[in-house]
Amino acid sequence: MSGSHPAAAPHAPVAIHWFRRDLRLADNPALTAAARHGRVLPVVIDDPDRPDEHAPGAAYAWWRHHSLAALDKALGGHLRVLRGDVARLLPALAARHGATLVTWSRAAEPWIAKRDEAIAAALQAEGIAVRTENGSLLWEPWELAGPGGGCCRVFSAFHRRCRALAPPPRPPLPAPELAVLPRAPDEPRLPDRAEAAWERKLARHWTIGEEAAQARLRRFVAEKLRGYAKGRDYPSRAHGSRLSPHLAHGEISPHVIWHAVADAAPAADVAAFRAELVWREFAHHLLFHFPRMADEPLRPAFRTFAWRQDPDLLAAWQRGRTGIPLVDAGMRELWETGFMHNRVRMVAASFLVKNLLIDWRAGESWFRDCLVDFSFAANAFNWQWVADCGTDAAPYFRIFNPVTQARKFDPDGAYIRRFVPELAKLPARWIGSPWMAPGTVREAAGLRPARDYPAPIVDLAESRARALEAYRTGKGAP
DNA sequence: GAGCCTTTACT
DNA sequence: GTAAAGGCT
Repeated sequence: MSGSHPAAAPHAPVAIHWFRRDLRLADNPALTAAARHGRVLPVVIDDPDRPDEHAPGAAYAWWRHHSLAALDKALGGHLRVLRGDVARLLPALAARHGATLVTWSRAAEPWIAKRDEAIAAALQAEGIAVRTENGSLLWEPWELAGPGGGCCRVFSAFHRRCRALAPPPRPPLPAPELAVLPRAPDEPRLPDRAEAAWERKLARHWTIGEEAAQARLRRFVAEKLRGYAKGRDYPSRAHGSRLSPHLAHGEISPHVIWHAVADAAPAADVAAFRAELVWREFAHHLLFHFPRMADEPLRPAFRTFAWRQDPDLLAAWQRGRTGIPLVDAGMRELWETGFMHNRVRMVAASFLVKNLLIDWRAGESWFRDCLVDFSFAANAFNWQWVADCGTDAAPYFRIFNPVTQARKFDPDGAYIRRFVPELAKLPARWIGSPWMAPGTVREAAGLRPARDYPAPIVDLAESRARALEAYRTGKGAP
């Protein structure tokens, strides 16, 4: 675009772009639409009465704050940050600045989409045009609906449908040339935020913002995509892209990622990585079709399943003190970094719902508070998958064995050593199951019984048998 | 409608 | 090798 673009003219029409979970300039169709309309007024609105929209958990809120800071910088410090009821604030903002268009990116969460309709109606009642775009999904849910408008219930069928029926994901848009409407002195900007100690700890593991997201993608494609199909299963090999928090906050779009990996590595690696994007897609589409997925089991039979209430066991799991090293390593990785390796998420989650028979919603809620990459869709979908109460559930007898999983996927124990340092001196053979190690081996590793590292809070074989029975009868815990 | 296929475990 | 549920083709 040239500098004489009409958008830059001082009396060009004004469009408000309401940033939500699309904290980026590139490949942001709604922002591009605003830029084409005229001068752009960028705004973020946090509604403290609606925590289910923007800041679902503490770790997510921390990331979002820094992402907003990065976005504000990219916008020359002109990002407005308002607090309150969007349906009142947006029309008032439009009236003050004479805006004739408001744009935003659609959300997959049905309760947000519903609220958006009311907001759009309030704006249109004032004569202000509204334009929403798909900024976060490769395909719209209705593009992939089956006959009758429903959604495929299992992943493999959904995946086939994506390949066979869906148009290929559109090519990404460049960042638009923006004529940003300067922020007046009385318009609030992003407030400062006192950083808690645990947040400073998180900060050591991440670089936040759109630029960082793009840099991470470039590095992933250059260094880690080759070998991804096999390597991604090993938590210590760092073959994961770690793009999930950037995606969750919309610092990068799935379209950009999808196209960036094209032909960049052997076909099997590209396909395996893209399949992960399709899993993300699947979760969002299911939430669209099953609005209660976030808090209710998709299989009705599970509504009467008796989960165990045991705050002590739950707390041991949350703090990484279960005595099962791979589970504890995962839970501590989550606490220290706001992230957990994908395979370890499955193992840690399986342990909570199967071995401890604790309600998946307790785990969902802990992850919601701790994950920097939280999304309602992915979190609820994955927990229901592990708990077997989702649409595409694992068979009930599939209970991850955290010892076998550690031997297979952390064979030298590097991952466990990193996050459970009190076990670091144990030889690889025993590091996934220290309670089975001979006393002499434990002593040599400096482990004093029940002092340095807890004994397992449940017996794995016994709790497995109990879970099989609970699931077989469908009644739940005895 | 029978076979297929699951981000598996156990013997 | 065998176990075993359920959606999909």
